[in-house]
Amino acid sequence: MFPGLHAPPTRKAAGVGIKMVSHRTGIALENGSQQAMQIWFNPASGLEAAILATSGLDAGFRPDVRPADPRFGDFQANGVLPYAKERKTNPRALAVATLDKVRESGALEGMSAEIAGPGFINFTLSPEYLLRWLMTYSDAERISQGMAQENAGTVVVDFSSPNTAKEMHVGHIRSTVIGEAIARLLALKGMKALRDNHIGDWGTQFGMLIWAVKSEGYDLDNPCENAVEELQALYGRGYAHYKSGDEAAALVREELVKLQDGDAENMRIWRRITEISKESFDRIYKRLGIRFDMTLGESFYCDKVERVYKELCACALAVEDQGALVVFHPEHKRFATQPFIIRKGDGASNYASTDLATILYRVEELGATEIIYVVDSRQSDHFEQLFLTVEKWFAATGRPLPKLRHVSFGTVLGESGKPFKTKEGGTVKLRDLLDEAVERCYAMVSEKSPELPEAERRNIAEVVGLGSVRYADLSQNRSSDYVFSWDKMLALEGNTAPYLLYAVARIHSIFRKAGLKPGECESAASAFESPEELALARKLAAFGPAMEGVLGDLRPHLLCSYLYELSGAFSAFYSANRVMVDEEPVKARRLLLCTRTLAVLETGLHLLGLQTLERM
RNA sequence: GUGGCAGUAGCUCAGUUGGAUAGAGCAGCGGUCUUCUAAACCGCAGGUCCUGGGUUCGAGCCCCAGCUGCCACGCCA
Repeated sequence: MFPGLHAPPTRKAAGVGIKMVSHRTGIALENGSQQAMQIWFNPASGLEAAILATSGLDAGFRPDVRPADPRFGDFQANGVLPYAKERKTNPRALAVATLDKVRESGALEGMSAEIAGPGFINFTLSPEYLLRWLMTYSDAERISQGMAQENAGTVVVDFSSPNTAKEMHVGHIRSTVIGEAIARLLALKGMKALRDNHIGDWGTQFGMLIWAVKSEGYDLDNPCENAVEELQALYGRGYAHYKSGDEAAALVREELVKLQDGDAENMRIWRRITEISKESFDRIYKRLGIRFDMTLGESFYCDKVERVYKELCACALAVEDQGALVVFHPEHKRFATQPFIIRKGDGASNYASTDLATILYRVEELGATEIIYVVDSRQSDHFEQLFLTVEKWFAATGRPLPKLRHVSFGTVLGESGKPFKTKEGGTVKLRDLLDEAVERCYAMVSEKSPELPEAERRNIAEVVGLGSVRYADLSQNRSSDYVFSWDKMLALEGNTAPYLLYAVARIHSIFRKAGLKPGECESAASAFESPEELALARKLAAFGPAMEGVLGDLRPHLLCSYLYELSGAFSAFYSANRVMVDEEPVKARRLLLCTRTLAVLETGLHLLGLQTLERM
């Protein structure tokens, strides 16, 4: 552990300034000839629209343009095949005819196109087109302009959601990190993204906590340095007492009832516990650069569940069953008999009650058109039942139904393949995990770059360490479990944060050595020639299609894959092509590639919640 | 029992929702620094896509049946 490690570094603005135009909007440039060259931000969707407009085929035709295997070109349109199959015509002949029509329209200026195989249409962007693309989408702002939609709506992102009186542990990392990335991605798309931390601050655990606080005379107003640890221990002793016999259990339950009835002393204790917990959460969030627009936990909804019970009973969705109030879904194979319990037999609310009240609040008070829950996949039954219930409830009451999405994710496993635990078998505290990541990185940077001042090495360690933990999580398909491995996440090789951050630092270094700023000295650029230049330019122009995949199903790992490939293309270019050469047009175009690679890498990494460095 | 998710190179994983010869990284082997950060780059090798049927011009992807593993299923969240 190093002194001063807890001081958070100054953060750059993590979001990206955005003004939006449709991604289908291209920018037309004079080509020097009579034809104008369309420079689409996303050439795939640009081609899609152009082919659709000029093909002359029936309404059922979808060109299906996608990035192609580099052997065949930059993009390929596959849509002719299924179309021809349905109409029982020759696909290859149809592809030829379609391509002729598109070509006549002039939309393919700046690229070559040819038919291959049974009827694929392959498109290859010319070096001139690539150069103009890079000239047009010249910085992070203009790049992000290509992506947004107007009036995309208001989305509430419900993520992180720790329980009060407990320390955040490794189980919270995925929701926190993925949720933050998704909020940033949706904001980029033009949505009003509201981050809501739905903390667990109400429920049966408070009976035990309050009992323990009182019986031990614990002074909540003068907590020790790590008060949450104390709270967790108090809870443990309260729980043990609760389990020790009927009389003890009754005493504990009594404290809970008093709290729920608004008893002043118990409310005071509850409030202090919540404050102490929030301070602990905030230290983690501050370190990770995460800020919530609201923290409306379960307690916020305790006076809002009555209305839900009434409405659901009024529209006959909820029924009494074995003393509890439940919802069945007769049309569903399992939920016809597996109840959705919205009020417990003892009359108390639960997770389902507050989730229902929360949706109502988000729609009525926050104007949500979409709600996203970043919650682990074990709760998929709960969300399926919740969403089914809301659909019917809102239909019955004539409310607009928001889009409801459960963005689920798998468990973090240790290298044994079992859920990640400490050597002693306890839960791993998130604070300790982050400390260890930074500590390991400090050792690495001190070994690799001992010449840097210590303060800078500390900052590098913080950025790389935290970034590595986040990136390791985000770079994996969120739906599967993932194996936590220090060695893999901190490696310089492979799809890791250090590799990407190193690429960023190297680009900054080029400009530093040349005495230039990114964006300078590139106007004289000539068209790309070397295979490495062309491969890098192509990769840059493929940013739009990559982002489309990321946003479609909210899969940040696709952005990671793209950034990794881009970094790889840059490293290959950098090794094979010297940037600071004498010939001006060559130097200019290589500086252009450096500038654009930097802009895309930094934009992408900031979207994922990582900071970037100028040196490492 | 019902349902969900998964099974791809020795290991960890991608695979753009049905497209062309299934891709990376580790680990293994072999190369590249007097030149902008070698924390890098280039190359070689590595496959019964769990099994068996089916759908069609085309299947790792879709359908059916099995096998294996993880998870969820009445008063926790």
